[in-house]
Formats: sequence, C-alpha cells, structure tokens
Amino acid sequence: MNGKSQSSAAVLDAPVGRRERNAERKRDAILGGARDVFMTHGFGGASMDAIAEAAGVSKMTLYRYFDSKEALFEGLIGAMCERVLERDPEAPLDNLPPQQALSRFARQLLRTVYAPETLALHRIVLAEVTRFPELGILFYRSGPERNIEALADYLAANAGHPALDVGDPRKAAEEFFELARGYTHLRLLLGLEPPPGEAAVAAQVDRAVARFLRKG
Amino acid sequence: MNGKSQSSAAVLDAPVGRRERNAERKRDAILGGARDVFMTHGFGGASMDAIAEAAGVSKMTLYRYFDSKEALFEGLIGAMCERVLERDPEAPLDNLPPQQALSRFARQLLRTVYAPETLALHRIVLAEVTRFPELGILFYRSGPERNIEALADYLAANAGHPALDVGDPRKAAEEFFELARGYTHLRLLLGLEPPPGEAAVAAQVDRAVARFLRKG
DNA sequence: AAAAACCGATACTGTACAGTATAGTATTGA
DNA sequence: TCAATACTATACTGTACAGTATCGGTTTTT
Repeated sequence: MNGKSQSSAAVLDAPVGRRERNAERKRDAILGGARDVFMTHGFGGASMDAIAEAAGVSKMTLYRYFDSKEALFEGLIGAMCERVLERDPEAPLDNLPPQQALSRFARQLLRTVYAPETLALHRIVLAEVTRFPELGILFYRSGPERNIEALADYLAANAGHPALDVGDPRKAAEEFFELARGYTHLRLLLGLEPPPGEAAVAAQVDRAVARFLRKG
Repeated sequence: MNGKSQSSAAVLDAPVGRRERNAERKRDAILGGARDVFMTHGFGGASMDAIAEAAGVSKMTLYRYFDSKEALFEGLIGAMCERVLERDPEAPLDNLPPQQALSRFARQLLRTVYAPETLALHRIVLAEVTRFPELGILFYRSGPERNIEALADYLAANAGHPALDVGDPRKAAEEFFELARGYTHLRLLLGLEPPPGEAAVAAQVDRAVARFLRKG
C-alpha cells in the first residue's frame, strides 16, 4: 500500500539479485513474527496463524520458508542465539587491571542477561529443552560458555596479579559470573521484579567485584 | 477387587470417615499422574486423557476433583511447592562455626536443587510463569526465599565472628547460595550433564565455602 | 511483452484434545 | 437390604490448529 521504494534508491541496494534480498527480508519478517508469538505464548501456545499474522505474511509463505512448526521454532532459537554471538565487540580487556576488567565483564554480562529478550529466550529454552534437546547446547554455547571462556582466558593471562589467586581459572570465572548475576536473575525470570535500572546494575557489579577480589 | 480392608484393622485408620480418606487417596493419585505427565510433557503437551490414564482414574473423576486443566496444573504446582516447604527439618545451626554451618546450608540446598524432580519443577515454572504469574511467587517463596532467609538469619546472628564481615546479611546469603549452586545448576537445567555424585557435590560445597570465607 | 516464479487470501482436511453426557457398576452409610 | 454417592467406560461435541489445495494477482526475469 505505502512505501513502495521507488526506483532511484532501489537500484542501489540490489547487488546480489532482488530475489535473494526479498527472500531474506521475508525470512526476517517471519522470524520477527515468530519471535513475538513464541516468546509471549511459548511453543505450545503459539499458532501458525498467529505467527503469520504477526509477521504480516500468509500462512502459505510460512510453510514455503519452514517445513513445520518445529523447524520454524528451531530456526528462530538458532537465529536468536546467533545474534547473541554476533554482538559482543569484545574490547581487548587483557591489559586492564582486575578491578576494571571484572567490572567490564560483569556489566557486559548483565546488559545481555537482564534484557527482556534474553530473559524470554532463557525461559523458552528451559521450557522446551526436553522436547528439543539440542537447544540446550545451542543456548549454552551461544552465551554462558563464551562469557566464561573469555573471562577464564583473562584470569589465566593475569594469574600473576596479586589480587587474583585463582586456582582453576574456569571455575573462578563461573563463580564470578554467578556472583554478578545473583538472585536478581531468578527473580527477573520469575517476573517478580521489574528490570533494574543503571544504578542498581552498577551497584550489583561493584558488589560482585568486591566480593571476588576481597582479601580481607 | 482386592485388599478390601476388613473390619478389624479398618476401624483403626478411619477416624474421619472412609469417604474422606478415599477422596484424599484419589486426589493424591490424580496429582501423581498429573505430576508425571506435566513434568515430562509440559503444560501444553499434556493431555487430560494421558493424565487420567497415568493416574489410573477415569477422566470424569479428574473433573470431579479439578474444574479444568488449568486448575489441575495450579493445584499440582502448589502441592509440589508445599512439599518442598514441609521437608527441611531445619536443624539448629546457629551454634555451629561458620565453616560447618555454611557447609550444611550448601549441602541442603544442593540436595534439593539438583534433584531431578526439582529441576523439572524449575523448568516448568519458568515455562509457564507468563501464563500463570502467581506461580512465580509461589515457587520463589517455597524455596529460594526460605533458604536465603534462614542463612541471612544465621549470618546476622553471627555477624561478630571474625570470618564473617558481611554487610547486608541478606545479600551475603544470596551471594553464598549463588556460589554454591554455580553454573552446574544451569547445565543441569539444560540437560547438558548428568546429576553430580556425592563427591562432586562435596567438592563444590567446599569451593563455595572457601571462596565465601576467604580473607587472603 | 510474455513466461516464470512468488505471494496473499481463503477455504478445506484431518486430527488432537478439553470438556460433557450417559449408562452401568462398585462402594458406602443407615 | 436399600438408597445415595462415587467411580468407570465410552461415546460424543465443539473447537483449535497444523498442514494442504486452489486461484487469482503481483513481481521479477528475459
């Protein structure tokens, strides 16, 4: 109806054939609709009709891109996990002193983990991991594991630092992230409190860093 | 058909009328079947017919005890949470030194939290908390909150102890429990590793206690 | 401009399932 | 023993929904 993308600009962004680009856009639209419906109603509660409507697409088109509801669901979770993977510019923290480095790691983690979208993903993966066991690995690899590994690398590289007498750097990294996310994470998952503001996040990060580094 | 509970013994265990006792047994049977089916297939994947069969009860009886599938589900989760509440003999730990007390707290927590039944409950509550928001409070009150409160009380009572320079005892309690359950908990929820044995649990408890108490 | 691929709308099929109705059987209470 | 109540088995109703078929319109390619 509107926004019919006139010629002048349209030519510029079609370097690989218009067909492919349109298909990609449709695919994104479908995944967007699927995300909305799956995340709010769960796998069982989501209907393909509802997803089609949310995506602004006919049901036939849905099935042209995905073979079944299961395939669409797995595709969506995969895409969401990949998005988490792609993000994460991973500034070089190896040179920073422990206090600053840990602070950055924790902030990065909480920004991701407390985001409503991530919370919804977390819930739905746990909900469906019995039906789709591969989602467990997918999810864990895309988020927790990567964070843990990055911090473990930092800890191993800076093991000589007086404030850091970690044993197993991997276990230490896990412990630090546990301290950082805290029970707030569970309460958010359970919908028991609103997402914390900047200040609350900062305070929690400081606590976690202090507890992790304290030597008396 | 069998076990017709003859007079001699029957009189002993029927202080409140046979009717009520039988009703209670049926109710338990229904909840047992509901637990099996809901926990393995989730709310959406569970059918009332399957529950009736698992409970060894006709579908009509199901509906005589619970008005709807939703009511049955809420009743089940409520019952499971109450069971967690009733357990917990809560030995008096207030006199023990920090090392032992924390160790006990952690072991108690992990025994509950790593149990397959609790993991299943955890998953399904997170899965359905959007549809049934009251489950969030129910679950949190029945487990996490009670544990945190108990440990916070201990920490507050023993704040003078040299090894315990906690600030806010509640936050400190949360931190300790986070350290104790660790990422192992997430990996168990995701089905990424088998339940840890006694030794692994003990090692993890020791690590958590050491990290929490360490002063250099 | 014509052919070919794509897409939307809608109607349809089959099935699974929540909830109900009925009719007969066992159990309980007096 | 008799009446009331609870239970089973089974069949049924209505609905929601996954997946398919069809047709007519649009976009893309050549």
